[in-house]
Amino acid sequence: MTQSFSYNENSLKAELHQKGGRLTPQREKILKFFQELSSGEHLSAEALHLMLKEKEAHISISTVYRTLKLMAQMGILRELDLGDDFKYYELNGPRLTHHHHLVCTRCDKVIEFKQDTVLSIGTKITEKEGFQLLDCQLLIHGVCPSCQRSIA
Amino acid sequence: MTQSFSYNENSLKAELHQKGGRLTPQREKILKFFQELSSGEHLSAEALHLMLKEKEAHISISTVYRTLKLMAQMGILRELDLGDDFKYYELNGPRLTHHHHLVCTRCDKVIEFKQDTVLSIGTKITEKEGFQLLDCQLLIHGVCPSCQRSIA
DNA sequence: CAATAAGTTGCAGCTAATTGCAAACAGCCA
DNA sequence: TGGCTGTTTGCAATTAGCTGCAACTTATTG
Repeated sequence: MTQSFSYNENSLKAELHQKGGRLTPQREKILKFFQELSSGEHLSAEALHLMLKEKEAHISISTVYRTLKLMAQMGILRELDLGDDFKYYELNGPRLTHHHHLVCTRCDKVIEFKQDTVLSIGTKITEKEGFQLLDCQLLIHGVCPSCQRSIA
Repeated sequence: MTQSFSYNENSLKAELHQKGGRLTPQREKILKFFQELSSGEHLSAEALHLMLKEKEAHISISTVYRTLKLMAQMGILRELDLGDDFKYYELNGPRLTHHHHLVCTRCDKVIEFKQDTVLSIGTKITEKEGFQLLDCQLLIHGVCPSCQRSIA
């Protein structure tokens, strides 16, 4: 995770290549798309697919799914399960933009928050277990103020 | 989350009832099943469905899915997305058994670890935002030692 | 620069999970 | 107790996401 935020065409190409993979036009377009989003914004696969189509960059939905999985596995993207029907993806940025999610289980409202301690904990655990750190996310579930009022 | 570990038939019935819900035989069986598992063990919906069938407690798969969602929404169960094809559920226990997950993105190996700081962070954030805390999980992705050796 | 080897794409088909709906059931009140 | 109201169940159908395979593209080698 240490340098994932700095991915560009060349470094990605190099890393893929090292693993016997390739930087295809489809993969490049998808990476660029995320880099042009304001940081912290997360997208579902379907939404990304649609937005690419609108930009006249048609990429089949299975390639979109596969590319998102691949980039999450490389640590370039974070895969988020926020409790609704979709999986969301966002750029896995540097410490500066690294954040976490608080989700209301009733209305699915999402609040992002920063907490540098979490990344430190993640680093410590992965070092202890000999893992190479890719991502580290704190997911908090709760009931938001307005849902507390309307249900309880 | 403060007292979810102590759920029994009566307290669950009371809480469901308060919300206009019911403690049906199906829900009761599923709760009991989790309480009889050794703590920390997580199950997929399909696996639970099968195990219930073997215990001659047939509950339709859609009811299993719905009950798991419901109990996760109530904070009784935790819903885990560990990166493979399934969602897993486990009892949301007291601080003593509260733990987190480190997952290898190559081989899906899961390592559980404890870190009390995380729950403190979760409590602080939810208080600040006025949420009622239900669950708090730190999910770390990385590459395990043996996958580092076999791929890089 | 042609031939071969290896990875990727897109389609079609598949799996896990969700949802609409009618039937069944539990709680409540007369 | 019997009827009314609202919840839950189970089935069938749907959706998001994943995968096998043949065609295609990119990289490597002679």
